[in-house]
Amino acid sequence: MLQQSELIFDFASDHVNTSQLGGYSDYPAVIVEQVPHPHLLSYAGLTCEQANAEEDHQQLLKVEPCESGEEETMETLVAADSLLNMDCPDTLSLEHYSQTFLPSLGDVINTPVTQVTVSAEGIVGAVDQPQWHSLHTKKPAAQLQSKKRGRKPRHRRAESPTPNITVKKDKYNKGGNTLYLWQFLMELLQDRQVCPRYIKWTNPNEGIFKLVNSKAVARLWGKHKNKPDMNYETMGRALRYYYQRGILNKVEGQRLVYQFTSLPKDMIYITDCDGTKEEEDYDDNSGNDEGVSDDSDDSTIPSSDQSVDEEDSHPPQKKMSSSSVRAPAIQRTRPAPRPTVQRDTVLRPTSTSLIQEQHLPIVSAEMLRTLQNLPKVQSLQPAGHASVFKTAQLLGSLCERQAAAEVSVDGKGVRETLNEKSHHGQKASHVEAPQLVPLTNSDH
DNA sequence: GATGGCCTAATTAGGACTTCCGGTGT
DNA sequence: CACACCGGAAGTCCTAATTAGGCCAT
Repeated sequence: MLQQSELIFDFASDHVNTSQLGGYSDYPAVIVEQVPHPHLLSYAGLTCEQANAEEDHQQLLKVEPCESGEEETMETLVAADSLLNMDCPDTLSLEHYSQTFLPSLGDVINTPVTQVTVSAEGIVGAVDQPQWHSLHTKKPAAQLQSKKRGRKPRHRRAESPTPNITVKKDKYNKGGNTLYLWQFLMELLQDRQVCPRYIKWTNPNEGIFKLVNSKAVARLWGKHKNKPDMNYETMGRALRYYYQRGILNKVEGQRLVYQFTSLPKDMIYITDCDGTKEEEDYDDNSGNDEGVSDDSDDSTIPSSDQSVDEEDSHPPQKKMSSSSVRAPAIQRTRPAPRPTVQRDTVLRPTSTSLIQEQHLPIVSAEMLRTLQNLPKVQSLQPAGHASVFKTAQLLGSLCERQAAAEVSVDGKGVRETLNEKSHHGQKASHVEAPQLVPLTNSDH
């Protein structure tokens, strides 16, 4: 169970000696995995340091004495929230961060990172790139050769980190916040707010998923891309381009069903184990339009905060909590049973936050939870870690304001809410980070 | 004045879609 | 008839790499 003081995040950076992290196997489960978002990839830096803090507070937010140490720590602060909000379609992007709190964020992202997954079992692994396993033997289409021009040869721009393509570690080091569609879909599939409501696995073993509510998914995608006119037709075109690139396959004979050719090893699988009824395009077919409205009303899109809010205030018609988060029923190579870990990123605080009211969606409850360690963060000396210090101050202020606002509204503080959230998370989510084994039967 | 280093803005190339379209199948 | 699906073509947006030009110190 997560305790306030136990908050940890994933930490990863090239300068992390992962062997030093092996002893933290008892840390609570904050599974940070397959962070497709470039920022998130870049930001993987906070958590292990906070994990270190569990044993040695004095090392909290230790900043490596490298050239960009300050900025790196800055990144980690943002990463904390980002990583914990990656299940929220509305917070998949860090645009908010870069545009509001961290206008210069893009300028300071310059650190190659290594991804580390932390679970109840400790550091699962440190990888220099997402660990994908191919779901079948089909190789992606050859990358298009860039046309040679008279100009001096130059480095090619990094392409989408497709599952079978090596991710260049510093490809997003200039602040890009691109979240590719396939990444977005994977995020949705790991988000209990939308999975299985709008999108669900039909065969997680083979990476097959279905767009239960294609229009809703398309609108979420459009919202993310700031394309209010996005529809399934358009999104589908983008999906079809993925056929050529070997990222997706179409499942023959099944509508709205696609297949990832590769999946990250640490994919979180949310399945609809007890027959929870999906929307099946209710909003469109029935005209009910409950899930995602046609008028692009964001309030109806199941952003995590709002969705949980709804659930807490008045039970939703389709209760998400009835679905479980689990690994696919596949044979595991791991001999010892994994302890049940929580994906604490799924649940959301219950009440509308002050920050939300102020249209500052950048500070999630999880980040606020992070800031429960704020005294430690604030212990940083401004001189040494100016950007971190300022960020901590800012976020701390927001945290206090939010807590105060919630207390004033319903006498329920943020921390209490967050604690409840942890409890809820333990009850509601049963998560394992599946270590998918390569499919012996790769032929579909 | 010449040279070199640094910085910055502009330019360019290319990836990832997005939009539109005509068509087929269910 | 509606919808899913397909793929070509052209366009947009964004980002990274490159280039050019200005400034300054030597």
